[in-house]
Amino acid sequence: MADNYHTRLDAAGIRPSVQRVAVYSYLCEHPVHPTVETVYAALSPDYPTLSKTTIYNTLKLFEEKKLVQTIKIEDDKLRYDADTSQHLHFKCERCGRVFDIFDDRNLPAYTEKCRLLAPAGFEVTKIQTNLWGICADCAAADKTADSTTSERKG
Amino acid sequence: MADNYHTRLDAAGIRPSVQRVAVYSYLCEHPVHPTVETVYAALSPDYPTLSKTTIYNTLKLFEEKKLVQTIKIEDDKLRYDADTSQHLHFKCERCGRVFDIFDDRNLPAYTEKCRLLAPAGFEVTKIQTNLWGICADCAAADKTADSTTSERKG
DNA sequence: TTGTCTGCAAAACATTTGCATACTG
DNA sequence: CAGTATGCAAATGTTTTGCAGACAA
Repeated sequence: MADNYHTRLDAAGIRPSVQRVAVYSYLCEHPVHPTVETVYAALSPDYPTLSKTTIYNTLKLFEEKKLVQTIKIEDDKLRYDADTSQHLHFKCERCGRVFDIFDDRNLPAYTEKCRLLAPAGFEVTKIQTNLWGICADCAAADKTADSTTSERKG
Repeated sequence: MADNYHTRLDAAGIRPSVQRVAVYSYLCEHPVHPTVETVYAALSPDYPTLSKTTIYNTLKLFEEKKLVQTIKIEDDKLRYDADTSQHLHFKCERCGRVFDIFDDRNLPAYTEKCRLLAPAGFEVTKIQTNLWGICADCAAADKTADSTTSERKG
């Protein structure tokens, strides 16, 4: 398991230091699209000397080596995803969580559609689709609140 | 012309101050997805007392009132677009320009596809698709360079 | 005149950089 | 040993906030 991460870093041409394996394994085992801050907060207790700079260095390196992708779904900070396969992201504007959207039946058609939309002569190397709205949990909570109180959403 | 912007702000419930009309008209007449910095640099000579804070205030207000959209295609800063109709954006990683992608034939199908991908119970309020790569101009420049010199792209 | 808008200055964050120390092959 | 990685501190860049003066209905 742990050695698997080690091996994947090696295969990507990344020297698997303790810190790098820690960051990569965290990303793989916590597919919640964490920010630098989140990764740091999670690993810091186990690695007291770990610095935020190293998280930045490491994640930037991972992205260059195509081991992770950055998700540009917030106004300010970046999020990171160790799953580099084609999928969409949905950010709930109520609870702030970012969800993955996989759909094996529709995704190939969707991706093809996107590529077709690029003008002639343009070379597309990366596509990212983000959705915003209210997730199922928050929508359900809204409905409950509506029926028990006279509150209304703005 | 100028009065038209004034009217559109009014219609959106935004008091059309000199600064706001200036920012909105700049955005409409320069559909290059400018950053705050770009808008400020462009308007500053004509409005010497204009402050960056006002640009921030104004653009945030415009977004809240759905008069403009923010484009999250850079790692750090936001870009703004006065065209809120459904279209894609393409960022050239060579020259840094952000292009619009309109395609009346494919766009409705693409949008519908995106909405279908959202899980049941999720309310989608906004969709944004970004593409990265090399634009036609830069790709052509690369080709020219390749044939006249022995240079190779990394 | 009352509430809103503007803009300066300072603060708040996220991210990057410089550099000395600590690893590691 | 030599080259790379780490991490502290400082710098940078973007965006936000506090607040006083200016403006407009």
